[in-house]
Amino acid sequence: MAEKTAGADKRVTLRDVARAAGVSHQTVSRAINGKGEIDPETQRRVLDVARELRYRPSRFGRGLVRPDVVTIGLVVPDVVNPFYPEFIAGVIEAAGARDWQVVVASTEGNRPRELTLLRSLGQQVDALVGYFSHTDAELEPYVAGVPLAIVDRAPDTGIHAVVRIDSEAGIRAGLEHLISRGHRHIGMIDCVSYCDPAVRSRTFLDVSRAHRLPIDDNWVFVAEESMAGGGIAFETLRTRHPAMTAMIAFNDLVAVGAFQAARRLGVAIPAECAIVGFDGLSIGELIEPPLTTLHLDKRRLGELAVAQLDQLLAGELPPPVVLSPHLLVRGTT
Amino acid sequence: MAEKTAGADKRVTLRDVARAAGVSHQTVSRAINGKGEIDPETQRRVLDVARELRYRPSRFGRGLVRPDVVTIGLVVPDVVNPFYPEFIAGVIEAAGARDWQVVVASTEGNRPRELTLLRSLGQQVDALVGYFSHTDAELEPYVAGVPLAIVDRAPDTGIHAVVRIDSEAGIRAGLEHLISRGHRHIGMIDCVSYCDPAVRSRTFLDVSRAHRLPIDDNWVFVAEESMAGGGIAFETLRTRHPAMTAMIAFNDLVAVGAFQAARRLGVAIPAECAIVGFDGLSIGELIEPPLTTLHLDKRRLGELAVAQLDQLLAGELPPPVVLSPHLLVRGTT
DNA sequence: TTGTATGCGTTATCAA
DNA sequence: TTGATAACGCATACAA
Repeated sequence: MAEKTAGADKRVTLRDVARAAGVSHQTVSRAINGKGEIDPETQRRVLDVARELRYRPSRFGRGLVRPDVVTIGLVVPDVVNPFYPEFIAGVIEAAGARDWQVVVASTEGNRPRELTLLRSLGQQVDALVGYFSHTDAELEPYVAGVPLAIVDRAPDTGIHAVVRIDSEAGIRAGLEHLISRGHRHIGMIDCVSYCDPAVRSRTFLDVSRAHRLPIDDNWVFVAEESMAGGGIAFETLRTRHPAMTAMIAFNDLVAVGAFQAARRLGVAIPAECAIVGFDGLSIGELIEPPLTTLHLDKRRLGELAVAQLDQLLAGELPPPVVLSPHLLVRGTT
Repeated sequence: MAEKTAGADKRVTLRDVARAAGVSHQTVSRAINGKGEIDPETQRRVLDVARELRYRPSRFGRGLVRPDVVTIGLVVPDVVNPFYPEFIAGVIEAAGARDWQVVVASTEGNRPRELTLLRSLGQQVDALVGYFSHTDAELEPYVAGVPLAIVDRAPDTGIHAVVRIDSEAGIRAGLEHLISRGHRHIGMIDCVSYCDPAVRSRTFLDVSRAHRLPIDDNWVFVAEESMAGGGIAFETLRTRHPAMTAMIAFNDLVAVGAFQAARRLGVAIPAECAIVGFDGLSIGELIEPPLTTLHLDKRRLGELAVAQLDQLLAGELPPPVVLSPHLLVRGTT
């Protein structure tokens, strides 16, 4: 009588089912896992009891005896920024192909949070992949021992796997494209970025100098990574440099934001100001004319990151791999 | 000498570290978990050995002893379709607030795959949430016993938690908005959808009839859920009904696709054809004029789903909860 | 076909 | 402060 009411809140185990079904817990295991060696009749009975008791195998108990299933943690700054879904999709797909599971977490661009997240997540998964804004030294106390694949950050101590994006080549290609169209007064919208903040604007200025463009630091504006940020950047740069006839943005989000601002201000694109974006997001196809951009295969980026992790998990540290953007000329230049 | 080379591929355990450090495995546990009751000197030594041996605690061993960490599985048809990232963000955020982890998986719109995915994922998590295209009966063999929160599907057997979207109210509001602007020849772009395929077009036709619009089945076109699909729908409906002056789409993706097609064909929006979308995606703001739409709080949708799961995990089946869209009048009507 | 005994890696209890 | 011992829930030899 007190056998059903008891239970309180404890988990139902294999043994509970066994007791209720009047068999050994071993028989229950066999029934649940459907490996022959069991009388169909007993199996049916056991299964019924199991359902009755709402029995669910513990993934921990199971994982302990056959540690097969690999789980990786995926960390991104933001799930909604349209850059990341494609990257995430690439990771999930590549992981799925290996029968891995992916725990997704977002730092919301919060650096301290990134660290605590890494610590807790790192304890629950076999490896971590994603965008990390800290140096290896800063990361170390939080992810000690956890295999790490870092995306879009220059190799640091060289102890982690790395997938780099050749933004330098991208900026160069975009800039030279604009120059070849006769532009000489070119602005750049950079973004606040945790990693390698200087490399992009440095490349921009280096290439400009090499082509003897009349440009200096003042032609670079660091915007918040959003459409609104792009709008502000456009207005600011245009006010600062009325002679500006073109601009290159570090991502499509701000590029589109700049485009919208231009439209609002009655500035014709590309006639009065050409725009080159970066990333190749599909939002670039929605504006009219569509955005010229440095297209990056974000899905591939995710696949590469997983591949790096795969090698890491296999015990070998792979050399950094680099993914390059390619120029996609559309309507805004 | 053979002590380091041995290792083969086995996992390093607490006991391995203990042996190497010349202490009991219990002491190692204490050192790792940093709970006092240990000589700082021993702790340091043990920690050193642990690092040396690249020891990592097993989440299974740990989970077995204190099953605290909750992990839920999130299933969506597609990660890239701009509807889902916001929903996913809502789920991840609400889960994070409860210190839950989220394993994200995508069915890629593949129904058989959905089932196998559900089975394997269901074994690894404490509960599942997301978009499921099958009936409860079809689901049963694959997710038996797993707490389920189903989004955007009418309650079926009533054994699972459910978050519904009141698309009926949405369609009605959109349609009446168009009617109030004087439109009478209105087309509808529906989408192939697993769940409740009929409810939307039925509502559309019911409301049309109530207002005595000259409309029948032929004014409904079922499109593929993509911009291209929306384009085809626009062309088809317009050819079929030259008198059409407005249309309502079941989601912004196809609505924007229709808009682009209109532009390509030289049809002025909204002058020659008004368009109402559904979902309130940010892509609707990129076109000019911006899309009038039935805005849905997708982030909230995710939060509600997690809340439902929370109750389910607490042992009680919550009543279905409904989320309603609201009309956002912008430029295309 | 079924049951018994053992071990997986960890933490908790309690005695030393 | 440390160590022996006992769980935790499951699967797998091996014996019955």
